[in-house]
Amino acid sequence: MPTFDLDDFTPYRLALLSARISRRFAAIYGPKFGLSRAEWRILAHLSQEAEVSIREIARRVDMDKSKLSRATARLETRGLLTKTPNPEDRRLLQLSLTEEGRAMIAELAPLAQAFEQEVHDALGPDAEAFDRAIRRLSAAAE
Amino acid sequence: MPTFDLDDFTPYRLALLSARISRRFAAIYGPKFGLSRAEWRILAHLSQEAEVSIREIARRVDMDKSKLSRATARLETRGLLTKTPNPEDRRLLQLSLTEEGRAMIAELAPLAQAFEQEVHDALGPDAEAFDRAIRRLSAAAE
DNA sequence: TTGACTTCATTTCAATTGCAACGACAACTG
DNA sequence: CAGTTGTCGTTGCAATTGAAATGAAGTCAA
Repeated sequence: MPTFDLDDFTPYRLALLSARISRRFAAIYGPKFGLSRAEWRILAHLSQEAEVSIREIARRVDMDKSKLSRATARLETRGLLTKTPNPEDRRLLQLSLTEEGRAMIAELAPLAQAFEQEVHDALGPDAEAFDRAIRRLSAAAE
Repeated sequence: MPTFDLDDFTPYRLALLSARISRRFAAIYGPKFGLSRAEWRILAHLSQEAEVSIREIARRVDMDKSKLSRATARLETRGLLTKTPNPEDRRLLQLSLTEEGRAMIAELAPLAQAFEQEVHDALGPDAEAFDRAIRRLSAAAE
């Protein structure tokens, strides 16, 4: 019988690592701001590019559009973003952060950067290679 | 306002990458063997260590025990594993693969190894550093 | 031995999820 | 133009999920 060690299996190791890291970071913004992972991602995404449609976020973030639809609805009722129909294509929605949303991101960004720094430090000398590796794999996984 | 690029945020990049890779591999074993991700993991885990309890798998694989309970129930009804109460501590269940389960793993193992090889090749010269990096981060994330 | 705790697996229940349908709109095609 | 096809966001629905409750079993101290 062919032996097979799950602990040496990259997809598995990656899944474990990713789950742990995301959970750790979620422990920072979750209780403090009452955001789910999806909501945090949407806000973060909107902080870079204003006027994004749900479809665009769905593509980039690889989340189901129904999940996005519900998450953005919550964020809208909380007053963190607005949805306005795109005048050029009325099927599309333009999402933008409200003042309040921007304020929240302004608070979140330093936390994220500090966390990123921690990760970077933990990586030590392998940081660069790790970065390249993620890039390579992402590209290979198309 | 502090700029923050989600694409440079390691937790996010890792989550995307992990999801994609796992999905790719699931596309191999999923349709062919009718296994969910959790089920595949349980089988793989059992292939290395016979006689494992649900609690042990839960600890290692960092899956909720209720999820495990249901997944193992499915695998049991499919005849891929058996649950027998541990005679020394009757709260514990000993999970073991049936012949059929072992046969399935024997088919799956080469697929997993081929997939791992693909990943390894995609990593090229950064493979070693990547391995170290995962180890470092996993350790740091406690 | 009894009683108070703890641990393990299952189950219950509410919430989240993904898929498929839907309605509104846009873009072709003849 | 009318008809077909395709896209976008939302919603209905069934399945999955995680958290807490449950029941069975073990542990420990009085």
